[in-house]
Amino acid sequence: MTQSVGAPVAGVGVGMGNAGSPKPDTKELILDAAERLFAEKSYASVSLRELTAAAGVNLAAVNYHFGSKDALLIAVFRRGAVALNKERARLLRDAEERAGGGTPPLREIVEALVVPSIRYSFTSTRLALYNQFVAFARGDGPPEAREMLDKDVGHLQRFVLPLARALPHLPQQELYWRLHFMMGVQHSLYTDMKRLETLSGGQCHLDNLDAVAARVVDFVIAGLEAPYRAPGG
Amino acid sequence: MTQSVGAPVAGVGVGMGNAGSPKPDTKELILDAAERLFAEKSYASVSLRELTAAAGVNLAAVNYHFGSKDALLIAVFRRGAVALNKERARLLRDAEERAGGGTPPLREIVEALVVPSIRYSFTSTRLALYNQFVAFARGDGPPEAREMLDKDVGHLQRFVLPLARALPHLPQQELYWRLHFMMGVQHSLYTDMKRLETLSGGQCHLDNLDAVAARVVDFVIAGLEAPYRAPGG
DNA sequence: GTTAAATTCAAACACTTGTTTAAGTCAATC
DNA sequence: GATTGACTTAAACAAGTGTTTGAATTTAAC
Repeated sequence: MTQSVGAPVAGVGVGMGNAGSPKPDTKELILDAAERLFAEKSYASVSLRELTAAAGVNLAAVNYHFGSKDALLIAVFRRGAVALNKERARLLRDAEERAGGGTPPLREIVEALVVPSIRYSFTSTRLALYNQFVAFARGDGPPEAREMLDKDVGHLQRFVLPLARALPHLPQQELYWRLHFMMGVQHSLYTDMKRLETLSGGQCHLDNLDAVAARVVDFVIAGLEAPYRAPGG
Repeated sequence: MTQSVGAPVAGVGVGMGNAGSPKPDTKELILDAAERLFAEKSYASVSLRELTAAAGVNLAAVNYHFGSKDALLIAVFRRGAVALNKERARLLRDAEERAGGGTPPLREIVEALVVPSIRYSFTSTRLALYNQFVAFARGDGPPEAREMLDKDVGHLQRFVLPLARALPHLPQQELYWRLHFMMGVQHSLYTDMKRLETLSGGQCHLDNLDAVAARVVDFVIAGLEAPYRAPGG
């Protein structure tokens, strides 16, 4: 708010479209390091000195390019959420086109929702900070963080109607619950893999993407298709 | 390590069994406040000044009674984990006795595992710090924290054999995965309820314990019983 | 009622935190 | 080649951190 000189703070750059990467951009170096460290440790426990050292940039670079540590966290989360939701939307659209205006098979809807995040859990730690971001947004975080979470729910909303059509035996309220459980299952892939590894004595890892995706989808579809029992019945 | 006077640090008290609570014990006041604040915000973002103020005790009380802030977090997690695992073990034992040495019904095994944590998600925020504790233990946390997580997995191991007997169509590796997914579903009850509420437009809450438990158990049982497809088949 | 231990308290400690500043560097423009 | 603006740098800043101290107070035992 008391910025004196022309710092970008949250701008998109001066004009260069940033296509290709001719040299390691400081901004992205910071985002990458932050994504990794915030996920491995936690937002509050990673100092800007540790973070900038890991990124190989100067301490002041974070405040210069993002404005504050809080704004950096939001930027990290935004970058991940945008990429994830874009891929989910694309897969869902493809499935709907294949169905020719009709209702896509349940399996394809579920895959559109869970496969992108499974893919990310193989290639990056991007998603592991979701829970931390939730805590941050609901705690001392700025309102902008809360709005981002709401927007994320909005993208999820896109899946409600297709799911409802594919699961006509479920009242809408029950559908919301089961969609929520479904998200919980895929969360288990990047919040707790260490537990699965020790539980299984090292038998189970994130090794084969297709195999893991099939496991998740089979489990989730069975849960979604479970017969509905009216409460108190 | 350089303790000069006789501070308890991690002792169980001088001899009074602490049965009943004649007056608010400082130690438990701290544990209660820490449990709530660590879960709502995060371990690293809650200062001891904020915490002790919320608990209504002196700043130095944490270091006097627990030794350090890290040791306090461990104590909080231990208290919750012990209570939870004790109740789970009791329910499983009851189910096994009802089965008279045979294999209890799948539903009762699942209920023994998930109902206690669902109950806690109604009455306290105790479990919401699980993910945070995992991050802490795997990050800068002391080895004692890691051992606690391993012990927690040990209690989970207790359920593997009964589940395997109730689900004879599953290879053991697949069983581990599905048990892991099952934990993910119940995690969704205390890490992300806000998302479910906004997603459903306020229709879904944690209102009725039995109804929620039934939903979770139905979903999970269907997932566990899903037919097994050999990978690549 | 005295003694001794356990606990509480306010104050200070050494240190780290996120942030800011002002001088410096570098590349491009005219 | 001077000028402008974007960016980097090292140093400093004020505020907050977990922890320690030593005296005051409470508690229990004899």
